[in-house]
Amino acid sequence: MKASSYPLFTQKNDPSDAEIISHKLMLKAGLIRQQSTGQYSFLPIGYRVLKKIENIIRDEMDSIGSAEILMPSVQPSELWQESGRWGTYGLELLRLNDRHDRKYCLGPTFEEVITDLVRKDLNSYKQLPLNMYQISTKFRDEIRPRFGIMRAREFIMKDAYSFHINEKCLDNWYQNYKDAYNNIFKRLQLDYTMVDADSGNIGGSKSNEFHVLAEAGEDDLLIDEKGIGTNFEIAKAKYGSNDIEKIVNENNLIHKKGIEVGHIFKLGDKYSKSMGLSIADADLNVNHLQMGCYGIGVSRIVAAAIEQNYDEKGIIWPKSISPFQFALIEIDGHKNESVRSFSNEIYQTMKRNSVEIILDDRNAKLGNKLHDWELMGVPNIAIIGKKEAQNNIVTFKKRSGSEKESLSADQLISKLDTD
RNA sequence: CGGGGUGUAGCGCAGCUUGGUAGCGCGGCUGGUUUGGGACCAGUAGGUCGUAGGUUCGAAUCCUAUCACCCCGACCA
Repeated sequence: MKASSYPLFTQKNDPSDAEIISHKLMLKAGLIRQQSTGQYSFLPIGYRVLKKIENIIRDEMDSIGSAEILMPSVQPSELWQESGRWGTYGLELLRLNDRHDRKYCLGPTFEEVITDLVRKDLNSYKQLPLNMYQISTKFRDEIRPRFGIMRAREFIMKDAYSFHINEKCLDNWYQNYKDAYNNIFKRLQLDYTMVDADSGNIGGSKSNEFHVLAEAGEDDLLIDEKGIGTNFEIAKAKYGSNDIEKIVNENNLIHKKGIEVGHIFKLGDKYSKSMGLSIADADLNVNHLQMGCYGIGVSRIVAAAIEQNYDEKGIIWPKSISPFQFALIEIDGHKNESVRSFSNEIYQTMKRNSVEIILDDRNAKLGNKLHDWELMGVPNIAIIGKKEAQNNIVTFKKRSGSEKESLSADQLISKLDTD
C-alpha cells in the first residue's frame, strides 16, 4: 500500500463525543466513524484490524474442526416463538415487519436459526457431532449503547454452535472450544482471564466468560489465589452478599475489571427440546441433542486491545493485529528522485518478503507522518531521506521505543521478523 | 425511562446572561519562502447557528415544542 492513494482519516483534534481511551483513539486515528448511537462504520485502517482478529479466530475454529457458515441476520418470528424467546428476550430484540406484515427480528444471536437448520438436515447420529460457526453482524437494541464499539447496538460477533448425541460429547467439545479460545486470546497478545459466569438470556447449565483485563471494563471479576475467576454477577449468589468489598476481603480474592470478549455456554437440550431436534442413537433411543454455543465479540476486541495498549501518542498494536506491520516514511520523495526510488526499492523488497508495509509517500512533513503512524499504532517505523538514500540505509524505530538506528535492507528484514 | 449535559464551517470551540444579521484555532485550496518530529507569510473557499413554530422592526441569542448525540443510573451481556 502507498499512503498517497490509501484513505487515511486521522484527526489532529481530540474528538468531543468520546469518553474512554479506546473510543477516543479509534475516532482520532480514523478507525471508525459513528453513524448513529451504537452504530459505526469501519474505515480502512479499522477494518484491517478487525479482519486480522477475524482471521485468527477462523484459523483456531478451523483447527478444532468447526466449519464456517453464514446465516441470515433477519430472522422470522416463528422460530423465536418456538423457542419461547419471542416473549422472553425483551426489548433488546429489535422487531420489524415486512411488506406482508410478517414479523421478524434482527438477529442478536442465532440459536433458533441454526437449530432449525440442523433439524432439517440431520438424518443420523452418525453425522454428529456437528460444529459450525459464523462471523457476522449482530444487532441488540441496547438500552444505552456506550463507549464507542465497546457496547454497540450493531457489532461483529463470531458465534459457534455444536450438536451432540450426549452430554459427554458436549463436555469434550466444550473443552475443545475452551482450548481454542485460550489459543485465540494468546495469539491476540492480550492480557485476559477466564471466569465462571451467568448464562443469562442464552440459557444453559454452564458458562464461562473470557475477559480482557482493563480498567474501562464493565464487569467485576473476582479471582482467587489459584487464579480461578468468577464474575461478580454469580459471585453474589455464591457468597451470599452484594457487597463486593466484603466478599473480596473475607475470601481473600482479587478484584479486577474486565471487558467481556468471549462467552461459551453448555446449552444442553434447551433449544433442541423446545424446537424438536432429536435423533435415534445406536441403541435406537431417541434423544434431544445436546448443544453448546460459543461467542466472541470480534469488534469489541478491537476496542479492548486498545484499552490495554496505548500511550500518550496513540495506539500501540500487538503485532498480531496491527493494520500494517511496517510504515516506511519517505522525506520529500516528491522533490527528491533518489529518495523516491530508494524508498520504492525498499518497499518492493519488503513486499517480496511478505512484510505488510505501507509506504508513506504523501506530500507532508516528517513530523506529520510520524505523528500519524504513531497515532495509528503501527509497531515498526522507518524513515528514508537524502541521508539514507545516499548510504543505502533506513533509519528504524519501534513504535514502543524512542531510540533510532541505521539499518541496511537485510538488517531491517531480520529486525522486523524478530520483533 | 429518571437525572445531568451538548448541538454554531471538515475537527475542536467562543459568541447566548444584556437580541442588531457570525467569529477563533486546527484542517482545506492557491501562490511564495521553508524543509530530518505537527513550518512561516499572503490570499481564498466553506455555516439556512439541529429542526419547527412563536415573540420582536430585527433572533445563534428570548419563549414553546421536537429531534439527535454524550455522561450517570436503571437494564442487558
